[in-house]
Amino acid sequence: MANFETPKGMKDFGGEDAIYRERMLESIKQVYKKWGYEPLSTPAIENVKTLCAKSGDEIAGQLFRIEKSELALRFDQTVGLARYVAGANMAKPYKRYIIANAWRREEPQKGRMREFLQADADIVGSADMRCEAELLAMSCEALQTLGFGEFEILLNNRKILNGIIKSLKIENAENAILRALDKLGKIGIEGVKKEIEACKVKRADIEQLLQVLMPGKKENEKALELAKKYSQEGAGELENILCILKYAYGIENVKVDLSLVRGLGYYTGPIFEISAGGGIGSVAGGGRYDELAGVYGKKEPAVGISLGVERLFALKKGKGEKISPCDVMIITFDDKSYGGAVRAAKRIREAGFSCRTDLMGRKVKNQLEYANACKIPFALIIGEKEMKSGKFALKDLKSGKQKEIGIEEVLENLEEAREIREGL
RNA sequence: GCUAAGGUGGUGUAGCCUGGUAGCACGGGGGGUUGUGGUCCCCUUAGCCUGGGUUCAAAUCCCAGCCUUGGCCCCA
Repeated sequence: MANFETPKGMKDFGGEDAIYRERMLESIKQVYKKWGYEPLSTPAIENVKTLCAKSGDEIAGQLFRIEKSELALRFDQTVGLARYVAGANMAKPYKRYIIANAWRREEPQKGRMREFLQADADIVGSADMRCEAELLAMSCEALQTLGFGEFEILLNNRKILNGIIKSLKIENAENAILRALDKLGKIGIEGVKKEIEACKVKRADIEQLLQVLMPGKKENEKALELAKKYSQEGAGELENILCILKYAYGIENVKVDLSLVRGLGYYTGPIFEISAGGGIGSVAGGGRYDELAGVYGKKEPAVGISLGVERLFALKKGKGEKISPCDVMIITFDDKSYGGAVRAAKRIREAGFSCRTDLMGRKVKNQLEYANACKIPFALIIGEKEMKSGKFALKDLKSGKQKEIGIEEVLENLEEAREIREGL
């Protein structure tokens, strides 16, 4: 165990965890597809030059570099996208999704691994606020599909933040101020004040700044009114998004939060987060990054959103029913009936069900124990007698009841059980 | 990069202070007479994070490293 551990900040996922993860990802993928997004798979490894073009030295220290090369593992999915669209010529808007890993070499901590999954959807080529609205609405649908009913969308715009900071007339401290604001939820108002003071901002200015930004207390209309003083354009974009969400999608639990920052990154316009109910916090986030593709040679407006899948997994864990790796276990009495078992398995698989056969030549008792331990709901018992009669014993492992039926009936039973399971 | 607390079979733990036989539970495999599991009984499997030091003797004491979980920094 100790000699061969997983690398720092990386984990194995097996058993029920793995099944849950795959199912959740599958549902997310289905939603993305339904909204007309197409897959774009880019390499896990990119040239260091490519990776660093996006964020420069900021990210360079977190790269997993590959020895004796100028290559490194990607730290997010957006770099590959930007490189791709800059070098290709496709009909606009281009809508893509990707569910894939990324790696960052930093100290692991709560909710932050060195290897992590990202479920991103992006739209390239359109500067229209319909894109923002669509990504948000689609993400809400994905969250609902996963069983997260309550959520709130938080909206802000980098243009507004930039306007506010410009008004303070501070030199060289813009980033420090944004950084401080970003911590609002973590260190509180007083903490933010202290950090901003350290940037040599006047006390009066800080008070004013925080008054403008203070979240929670304001109606959207008031917040937007304030925001207009700093960026007419930015506030207008937010109004536009609010309007589309409300009247086209019927989504109204949206709040303008002028203190939302989302890192220093590459965002240039609207930024947003979705927080799930019950104090769970942010489960999705994204924004507009119109400059990024330009870094790779062809400027294109773009906006994207990313579901915080690791967090969703953690929240969902243990909430569901017991999960079985397959629908039915085919049990045999002896070597002679194994051929029959395999043929029955073929039939069952062709009908769209999953099944396992005994691969150890075990006694019936042990095969049943195995099925039980794996939480497989049904056992199909086959022996000489059954081979001759063509009737198999289908045993419901939960109730212990079993009936002698032909293969067609077995399939019907499995179908019935599947409907019940999915109906829940 | 900094910092705190930890690290004993696959999992959860006892033992550590006060060095001297690594114990328990769950899990895995098999069995309890011929073709039916979930509760019982028996057998079996498998472990002291790594390296160094102190000592007759180290899971236990000391040092370093690694990893885990948090916190800081930073943040797609």
